[in-house]
Amino acid sequence: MTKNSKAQPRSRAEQTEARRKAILEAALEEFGLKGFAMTRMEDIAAKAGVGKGTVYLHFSDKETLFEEIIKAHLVPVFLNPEKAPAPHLAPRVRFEKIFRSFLKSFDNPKFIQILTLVITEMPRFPKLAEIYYQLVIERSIALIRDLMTQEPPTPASRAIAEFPHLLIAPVLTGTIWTLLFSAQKKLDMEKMLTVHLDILFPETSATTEVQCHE
Amino acid sequence: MTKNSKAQPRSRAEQTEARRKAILEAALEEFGLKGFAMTRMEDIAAKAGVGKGTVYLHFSDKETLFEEIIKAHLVPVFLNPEKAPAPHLAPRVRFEKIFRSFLKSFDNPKFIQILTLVITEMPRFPKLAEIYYQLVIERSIALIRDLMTQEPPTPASRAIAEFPHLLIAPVLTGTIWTLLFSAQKKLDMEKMLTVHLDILFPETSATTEVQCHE
Amino acid sequence: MTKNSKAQPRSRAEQTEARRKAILEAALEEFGLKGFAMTRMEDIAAKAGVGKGTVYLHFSDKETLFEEIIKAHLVPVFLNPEKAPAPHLAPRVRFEKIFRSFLKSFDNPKFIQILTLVITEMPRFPKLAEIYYQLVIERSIALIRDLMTQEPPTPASRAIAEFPHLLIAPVLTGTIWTLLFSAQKKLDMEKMLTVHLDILFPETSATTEVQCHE
Amino acid sequence: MTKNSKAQPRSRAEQTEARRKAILEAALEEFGLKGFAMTRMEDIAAKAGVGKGTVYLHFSDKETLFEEIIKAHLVPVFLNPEKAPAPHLAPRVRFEKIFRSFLKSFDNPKFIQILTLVITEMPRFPKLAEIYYQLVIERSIALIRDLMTQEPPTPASRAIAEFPHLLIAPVLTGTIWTLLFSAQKKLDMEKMLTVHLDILFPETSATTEVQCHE
DNA sequence: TATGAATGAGGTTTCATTCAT
DNA sequence: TATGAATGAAACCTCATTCAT
Repeated sequence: MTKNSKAQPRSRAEQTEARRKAILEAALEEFGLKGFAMTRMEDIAAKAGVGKGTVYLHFSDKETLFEEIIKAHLVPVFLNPEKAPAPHLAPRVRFEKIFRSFLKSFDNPKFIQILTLVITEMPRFPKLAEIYYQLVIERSIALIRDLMTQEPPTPASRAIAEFPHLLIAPVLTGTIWTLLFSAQKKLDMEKMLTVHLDILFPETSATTEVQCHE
Repeated sequence: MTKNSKAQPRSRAEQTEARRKAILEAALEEFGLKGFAMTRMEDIAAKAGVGKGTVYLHFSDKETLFEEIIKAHLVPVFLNPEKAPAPHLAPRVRFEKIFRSFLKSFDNPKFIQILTLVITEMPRFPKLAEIYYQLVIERSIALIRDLMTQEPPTPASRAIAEFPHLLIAPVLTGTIWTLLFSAQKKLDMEKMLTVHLDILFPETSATTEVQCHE
Repeated sequence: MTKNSKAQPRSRAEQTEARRKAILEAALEEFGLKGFAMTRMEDIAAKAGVGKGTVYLHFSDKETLFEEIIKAHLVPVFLNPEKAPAPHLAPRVRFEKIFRSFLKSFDNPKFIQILTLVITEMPRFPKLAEIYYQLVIERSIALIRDLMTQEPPTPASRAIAEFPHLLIAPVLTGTIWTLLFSAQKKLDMEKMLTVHLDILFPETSATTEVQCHE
Repeated sequence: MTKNSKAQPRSRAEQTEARRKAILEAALEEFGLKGFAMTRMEDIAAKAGVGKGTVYLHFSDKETLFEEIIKAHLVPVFLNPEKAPAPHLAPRVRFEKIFRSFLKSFDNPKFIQILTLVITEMPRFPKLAEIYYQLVIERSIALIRDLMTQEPPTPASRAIAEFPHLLIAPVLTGTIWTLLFSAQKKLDMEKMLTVHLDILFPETSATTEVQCHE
């Protein structure tokens, strides 16, 4: 019988690495819950199950820890490869798949936490805005433009190629709604996004893919 | 001879009221700049030109002051009456006017400040979300629904009546973009919104109203 | 009957000033006792009878407080005007008076404290060395040189004019001895200084002034 | 093939002893540089090229390490046998040799370090004062008294026999001066000590031995 | 009513020391 | 024996809030 209940990390180096991970995890939860300024380093340490000083063995200070979290989670959360669907499909179908995959992420608490952080702390951390822009925004825009220019030009496809924001806008709006107002009124994001795509791509029917419901 | 150089409020009551206003004003700037947690009461007092204790004569504590600011600014900023255009116009034109008026608000620093506050602090202040929802969101949604149901049903009008978010989404997206990424890349919100309306209302031409450029 | 036992400071400003003095006093004692690094700001506050934060109202940080103490005490302790004796006396007599007056200072605990501080902390505070040099050393040397060059040149007077250190050396040695080894062996500094002056000014007799023993 | 490049100490005991020496050496440098309180055990370990825990294998705690350093260096630095000159020489010449040898020590950084430590930390470490007194002071005084009482009694020799401090005072003064004010003004200690001895021993000429300049 | 000096709880960070490897 | 990751007591400093004037 081993001492540790989960996946016994025997070696010293592995234990240390596990602790580092635990701190990042705990810090994400705490920061996501209370924001940067209101989070206490001691609470992070406690939640990670380590001593107060241990946090400083891995991260030189609070701000560094914060940045590391963002860096560690930004790409995995927003741009994981499974979101890129097979290239032979029609754009509408591909976007639908991407959106659905995005919506599924909402079941992942970490996703909500990192999203909240990014939105609420960005104005006070210009560095964070810079990182986020380069890692997520720029790539997403490039991806959308790339997809749209491969298509026969319709009014909508030309509009989206110029302003990819228009494609994403309802996703962002729904996200923020969910973040802020889920207590007031739920929003059926899946339905909304279908309607949204119906407007942008009137020639196709959303029902084609509806059966793959979950 | 009066003490104050501008608009001398002689009576005691007027002076007190003026001080209260000054504190709210100063607090908005400071909160908008640094966020709730990082703003110091002393800085607010200094910027308002009053003593540290005076703030507590008007607001029982920091959190109360914060809520008062939001309440004081939310309606004037988001729902000022001039934004409601003449009812005889076509919906597309009316939305265009509302959007344009909204865009003009970006020149007002107070607008940016209150917007930043609402977005960044809402997740930590559920009460704030509640207030904001009732004062701004609910009304806006009701207004849009009302406008759309008066119209002959097109696919787009039906979609918007169901999900008014779809109409507003690009405005929100553009707003957040401007708030976060104006340092990275400017966004031509006016053009984007025109394109957006062109998609939703394909039968009308944006050019109709373009000359009222401003 | 008043509340405060000593000199009741009624006005607000006076109270504040009194508190500042109390902090300086307490800090001198604590620093003198334990040295800069080992002294806790909280202990200073407690000894001064004020809250922890009050210290920071008067001195921006620990180092500033330390420097202020040195500046506040250096001149009063080392160069008070009563030490400058009547100019009509012979140099030997004048030095004897100066030395005696210096020795009397040892009864003043503040003198011991500031002396200890200056000696022990100077190597870690070059700024302190600079201040001390300008305020105390330079003036003392200039004074001695001035006195000696007014005299008929003897071998000793010429030597002292060139190296005023030679006149002061036994004082410093005795001071350090007292500071460090008073627990091991007392030193009769008064007698030692008399012998010292007898060597430097062999033509005069020490007995002249011995009766004014205290 | 040995692990260490210099003076390969093969045996386990030798290695351990070498490590102990390295720690003492490193600790002296660090303590001398920053003082007891501001020196970090980790820096000592790093400078000694050993792990943080290794220090504690040799010295039970920081204070013990500090005392060991003093004990280890005090006698070698202040009372090395080469300073005791041939007994057939005149006292003035012997003192001059001793002084000169002492002055040469200033080229040795270790000497400066231990000196700084002794002066600055003694008031906080009574134990240190005790050790220093017994190992250095008492012996020095006994030596001087011994030398002087072997001489024909002159006024100066009698004075020095009673107060050996008078002989040493300029050396101490010059030492402290060099330690504290070398940045402000250099002091020609060699010349000063010659002048000093000229005063104490007027019958002899300093020039007798000047040729053995270096 | 208005002030700002005073307070002390609470936050971040450091570092001597321990102990499993 | 040697290591350095881990710990937590303790230090400095901030700032929301109070209260005497």
